[in-house]
Formats: sequence, C-alpha cells, structure tokens
Amino acid sequence: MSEAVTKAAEAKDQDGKEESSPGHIRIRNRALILDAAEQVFATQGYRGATTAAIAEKAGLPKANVHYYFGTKEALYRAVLEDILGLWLGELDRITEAGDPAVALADYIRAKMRHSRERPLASKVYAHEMIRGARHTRDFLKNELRSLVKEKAKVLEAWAAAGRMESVDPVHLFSVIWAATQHYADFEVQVGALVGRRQLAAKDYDDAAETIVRMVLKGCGLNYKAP
Amino acid sequence: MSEAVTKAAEAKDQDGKEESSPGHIRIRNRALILDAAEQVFATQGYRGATTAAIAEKAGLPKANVHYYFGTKEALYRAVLEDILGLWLGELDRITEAGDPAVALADYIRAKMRHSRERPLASKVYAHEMIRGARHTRDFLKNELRSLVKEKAKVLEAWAAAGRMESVDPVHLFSVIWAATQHYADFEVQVGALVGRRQLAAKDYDDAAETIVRMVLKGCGLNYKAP
DNA sequence: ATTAAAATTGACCAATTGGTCAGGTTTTGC
DNA sequence: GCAAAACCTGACCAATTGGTCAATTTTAAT
Repeated sequence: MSEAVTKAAEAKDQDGKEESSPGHIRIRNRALILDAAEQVFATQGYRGATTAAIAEKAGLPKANVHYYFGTKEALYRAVLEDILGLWLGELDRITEAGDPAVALADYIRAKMRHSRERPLASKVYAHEMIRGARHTRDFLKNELRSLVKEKAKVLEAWAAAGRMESVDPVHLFSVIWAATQHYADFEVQVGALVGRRQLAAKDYDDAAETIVRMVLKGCGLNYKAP
Repeated sequence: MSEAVTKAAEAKDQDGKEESSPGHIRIRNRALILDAAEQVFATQGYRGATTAAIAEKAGLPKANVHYYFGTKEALYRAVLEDILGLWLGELDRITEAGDPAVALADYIRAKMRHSRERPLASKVYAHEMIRGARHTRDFLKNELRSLVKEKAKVLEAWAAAGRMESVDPVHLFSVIWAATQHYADFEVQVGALVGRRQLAAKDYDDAAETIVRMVLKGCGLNYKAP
C-alpha cells in the first residue's frame, strides 16, 4: 500500500471515534492538502510550487487535489485565508483599558510564538508580500488598514493621557511585525549567526525580550527583564 | 529592428565615448542580463523565474542569456553575489573608536537607504533566505557570522566602557536588518497602511527615525529627533 | 585585408507544467 | 438494500520549461 493510504488512515484512526461522520473524508483530505500546500508554497513560492509536489506531500494523486480545490490559484487563496485567520485577533490585546507596556509586550511575545510554531505560514505570507500582494491587496487596503487605524486610536489615547510617548502607529507595527516575523522567515540566517542549525526555545525567548525592550523603551515605557 | 538592438545600443551611445573597448559588448550585455534577472528573481522567486522572462526583459534572445551565464543557477548565483557585494561594507561604520549612538543611527539610516534605492536586491535576498539559503549557506556560516562576531566585540567594548547598555548583538542586528529590509520586502503592505501606492521619501525617513529611536533607547543611548 | 575569437540566434529537444475527463469505487440517506 | 451523491484516479493534453547546437555575423588584432 502507498504511504498515502497509511497517512490518511492514521489521521483519524488513532482513537476510533467519529470515523464516519457525513463530510469527514472531505474535511480530512482538504486538511491534508492545505497542510502540504503550505509547506510547498512556503519553500517554493507561488510559481515555484507544483500541484504534483503538493499532491505527493499530501499522499494523494494529483487529480484528487484538483478535485477538492479546482485550480492551483484557488488552493493558494485557501492557504492564505487560513493564515490570515490565524494572524488576526492577536491585536485584541491592545485596548485603551489595558496597560501600554503590558499590552505591547504581550502582543510581541504572542507574535513571536506564532513565528516559532507556524514558520511556514509566515513564509507563505512573506512570499505573497514580496510578490506584490497580488492576492491580498484588497485585504491590506481594507481589513488590515482599518484594523491598524483602530489600534492607532488606542495608541493616541494612551499618548494623550501621558501613559506613553507618541509614536507613529504604522511604523511601530511595522517594526514589531518585521522583527518578529524575521525569526520565521530568516530562521536560517539567525540560525547561522547563533551557530545552531535550528533555533532553540531560548533563542526565540531572547529575541522576544530584545524586541520588547526596544519597543517599550522606544515608547518611553519602563522595561524590566523577566 | 527589435527593441533589443535599440536598448542595447542606447546603453553606451548617449555620449559617444569608449563605445568600442575590448570587452565592451560582454560587459554591457552581462549588466543588461543581471539587471533583468534581479527583477525577475525578485518578483517570481528562483523556481518561478524563467530564463525566457529574463531574456525578454533584457531585450535579448534566450540563447544569448545562456551564452553568457550558462545555466539559470549560475545566473542566480551571479545576482546574489552582486547583492552581497553591495550589502557588505556598510558595517564599517561600527568601530570601537566611534560614538555608539552616531554609529548605530548612521548604520540604520544607510540600511534604510538601500531598501529605498535597491528594493529588488533586498527581495531576491529575502527569497533566498525564505527558501532556506540553498545557495548562501556557506556565506552565512562563514563570512557573515565572523563579521557579526567582530562587530559583537565592538558592542561589548562599548558596554564595558559604560558607553551603552549590554545587548545581545545577534538579536540587535537581526532587529535592525528585519526592520529596515521590511520597507523593501513588504513595501506593498506598508504602502497600503499609509494609503499610498508607492512609499514617499518621507515614509522612509519617518521609518528610519522610528527605528533609530527604538534601537538607541533600547541600548540606553540618548535619542534626539533630527 | 586577413583571420581567429567573440557574439548571435532560430530551431530544436526532452522533461515538466496545470488542468481535464471518463469510468470506476465508496459513502450516504432513506 | 438501493439509488444518488460523493469520491477517486490513471491516462491524457497542450503549453511551457531549461538547455543545446550548428550555422552565421560581428569584432579585434595583426
């Protein structure tokens, strides 16, 4: 038997429950394909990724990939939507009622956790941005922009209340995103600099603290090492 | 006549001097191809780039591209070497004799200038890192690592002399590189956030100042807006 | 003027690409 | 237990890929 069958079967067989609910095959196979697609798109980019490579990594025949997602582009959009769903929401930590230093520090640490746990997702997003956001432009101009505008109001309110110094919100978020995502996207570079093939938990923690320290102090807030 | 001839001719015809020195055709065409390759590799990634697209952008037949560079991979390496040659050296600003605040601020501003002036180069490098540095791993482990180690000694000396606070050098440089290169690689995202299709000079200047402010204050140095 | 070296390129190739489809098997709802 | 829906996939296709090559023209040095 091919690895495909083994892998697919494993997915739910572990504990024998709900092995046969209505759409369970669809759900399982779509997840299998999305997972494989994330890997291939992350390492090869959109044009470099082939549906054959995705199918092989998913353990399914290529025709099956097209059966579930139609075209390569539709599959790519599905992967991107998955990622964006994952990333949005972490900004909820930043509200006017909260403490600026705590909120920013928590947000940075949460973002760094994403870089450590889902580096492939970050890489797909990085590819998409570098390529000019062909599939994401509307999202950037609408959802993301208004989300940042909303959080900008919080920062302004904090500054007006003397709770922090005034900082350009777009550049503040850009620095936070750039610095945290760097540890996913440029993992291999940082790894070479610290002399380890793979980054250790400590590396991510140290990185997060360095970023927290710079951002807090840059905003005129107190920072104390944990 | 094809556009190729026109374009190629233009390259040196502007002022009629040294139109025919020994290797001038080789030099001109290699430059034409490297330029086109940088564009295509930056927007399509390694696998997504086609030699046909590069040839068309250079205004030359595809066979000519292979005449000068042999294979697609050799051309890619040539582009990367061009980029690395461009990037190295800016770190010279950081020496023990200099002032920490001035040296770091100058370095950040210089790096941001590169992001503005050569965004495509930055994008090719970003692609290469995301893909796992297949063609650059040795450079990272040797040249780059020892360069950073060298600069780490400068930072330690500054800290030991009480001229700045102690900061992990790898993470300091990572933050600086990530933040500055972000404005080249994620140009389209920042553009959407500031509501402009293309970033203006002011955007880059504001960004640089925000980064300088965070880095200097994060290192316990004084920062005064220019 | 000669000629060797350099440069040019249309035509070609085997391999790979995203995508299709007909005919099959399995699952599901009743 | 049965029909419809969902699922599966080997075989196929036109287009594109990186790369080659032989024949030709242009350039450089004597």
